[in-house]
Amino acid sequence: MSDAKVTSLDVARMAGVSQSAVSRVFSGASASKTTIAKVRAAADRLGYRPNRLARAMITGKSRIIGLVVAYLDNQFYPLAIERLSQALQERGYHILLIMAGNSPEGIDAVMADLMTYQVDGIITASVAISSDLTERCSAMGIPVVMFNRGQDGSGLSSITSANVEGGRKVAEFLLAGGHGRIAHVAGWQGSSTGRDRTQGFLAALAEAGASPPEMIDGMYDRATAAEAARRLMEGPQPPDAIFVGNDHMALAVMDRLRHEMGVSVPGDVSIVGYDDVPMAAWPAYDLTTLRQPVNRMVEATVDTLLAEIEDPARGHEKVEITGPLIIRGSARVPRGWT
Amino acid sequence: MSDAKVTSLDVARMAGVSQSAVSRVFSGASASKTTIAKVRAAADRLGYRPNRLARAMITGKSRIIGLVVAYLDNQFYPLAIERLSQALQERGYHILLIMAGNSPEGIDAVMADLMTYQVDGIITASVAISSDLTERCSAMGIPVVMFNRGQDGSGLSSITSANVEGGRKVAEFLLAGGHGRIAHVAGWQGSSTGRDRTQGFLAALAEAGASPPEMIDGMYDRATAAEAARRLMEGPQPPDAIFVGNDHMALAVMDRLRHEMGVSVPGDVSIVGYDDVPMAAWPAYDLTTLRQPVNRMVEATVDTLLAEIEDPARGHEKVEITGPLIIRGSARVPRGWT
DNA sequence: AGGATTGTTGCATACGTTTTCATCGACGCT
DNA sequence: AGCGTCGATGAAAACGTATGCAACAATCCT
Repeated sequence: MSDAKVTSLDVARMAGVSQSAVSRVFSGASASKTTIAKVRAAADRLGYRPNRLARAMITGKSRIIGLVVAYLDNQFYPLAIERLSQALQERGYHILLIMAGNSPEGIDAVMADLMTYQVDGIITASVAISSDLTERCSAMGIPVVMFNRGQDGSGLSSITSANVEGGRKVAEFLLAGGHGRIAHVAGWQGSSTGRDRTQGFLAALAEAGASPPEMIDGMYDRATAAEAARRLMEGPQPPDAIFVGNDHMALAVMDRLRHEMGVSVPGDVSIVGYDDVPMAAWPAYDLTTLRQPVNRMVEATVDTLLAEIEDPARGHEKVEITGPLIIRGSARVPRGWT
Repeated sequence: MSDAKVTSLDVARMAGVSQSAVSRVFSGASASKTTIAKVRAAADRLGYRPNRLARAMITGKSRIIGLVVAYLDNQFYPLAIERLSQALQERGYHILLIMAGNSPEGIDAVMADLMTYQVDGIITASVAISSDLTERCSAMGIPVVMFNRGQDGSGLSSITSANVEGGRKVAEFLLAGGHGRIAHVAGWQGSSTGRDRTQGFLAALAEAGASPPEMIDGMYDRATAAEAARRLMEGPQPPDAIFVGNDHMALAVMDRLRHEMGVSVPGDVSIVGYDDVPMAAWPAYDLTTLRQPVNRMVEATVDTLLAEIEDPARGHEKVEITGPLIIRGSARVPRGWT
């Protein structure tokens, strides 16, 4: 019995009530038992569902969240998106997905686009946004929370893992493992995430009196990282351990070492990654890595964003979530390490 | 100079024209050079962008496409989503992403939700939808195109690779390689995609006079597929080749065989997958597989969908795109094979 | 019993845009 | 000069919903 476009007015007519009554029933406002029953019955017969765009117009709340993401080839992001989407759906929100290459101007354009959809909030996954844009968002009262990336001066909320601490843990693990020549294929140093991990890693090495490691920026790119690993291994004094700035690159490094250079992992060199993407647990890699707790990061992201939406006066917050080192087979394990 | 909410009326006032004039400038209708200039100037100063929801209300076109996807752990889908999103963005559309577990009722609920956003069209990636829902969509004039999945009676447009033909090609390749005991870890037989690949595969084997292969449904699930492989190999006459219904499972099979059962690939058994996800090319797997041409499938999907949106009277079409067998190192290569 | 309170309901307005319609001025033609 | 044509313009209606307001009924209290 469902026809093309059925509006609250149609339902009202069939139920013999006013359009306002229909609206009240579906928006949860008060109504008598009998009207509710009549409206529900008519609505079911007609297959009526309220038009969310019209509702958004009047309330000013679209219940749409913009999600801006650069690339999806790093498995960490699909996973995060899946969880984010589910968590938001449970709370009555939905995700408008935007792919933004990595050019800053592209991101600005694309986010301006987003705002014309009257999104209630924006989540950025590993993208940097201009301060100009930040201002426009706060001027329009659109909360932004950055997922897995911080931005220093921005004053925006951000959810990351405890990257500095994570970097330290990796260093301590490798030192305890008796590695003498530790190298580092860093996460992109243009990102807070990459910088922080590197910083913690270097600090812990320095405090232990170890000499500063040889280090190359892997740009979060497989090819760049693999090439970096090759250069490290072909240097005069090849490392016996490499900390790679994320799993996505670490897997590329392992591939290059094992299958193209004949280097044994962990026999000749220990590899430690960062993220603990599902593939890290696959037998072909069995990668020791510092876990970013996706679920908790997603929860924190959703909680923070919705809180800021509900209370615009709320301050911004920077959440850091600690993750454990997941010990597998790609790095020598110190004697007695738990 | 940008304040909270700036509407076309604000721009009109500042430019000294009517609100209709502003609308005409931004919707591309005709206007004199001078008005255009005045409006543009005022709009820039105020930071005005038309409200797409209001526009959608009146035009009936939201320029939003609903994308329904079950899971993202199979790398094929993140990739497809990335491309889909980009292609649609270029055409002025954006994606509302919906995660739908695999329960049919969940999918119906979630798609009904989608429709309240007045989406202009829907793309389903590997999910089946009830005929009830199909009817409601066509009643509301919302085109649906199924990506990487067909549905027999539905009369919906679908874009797939040439799965039957693909299955045949794999069979021919394995036969030419001189494999005598060929087995099959099938894609989920509840999906057209899985069934078609299997059907082509079996048909080619039968035509060549080979005995029907032992076969287990891998359900598109890593654990299930790995277990299936174990059972096949531990049978009385273990296979010397396995065709696995997609790469996602094939990688799991290789892991299980190589690292947990000590079986050599391709020494003891050849493995062929389907999809050619990026990981298939990684040295750790080097998987021979039948490529699904993502880019062309995505192009066909958005072309078909947008065509149906622009011309609702247009019929539905089922597009099949042929992909090549990508020969790598996981399966024995027939002598002289190009 | 009468007034105060509470809960329900319908009317009308608003949200920000597109689009029809009529008006108007300018222009070209005979 | 007068008439028809055409492009530009503003006024106003629509899209489908939420909500303030006033009217009204019912209930409660003293």
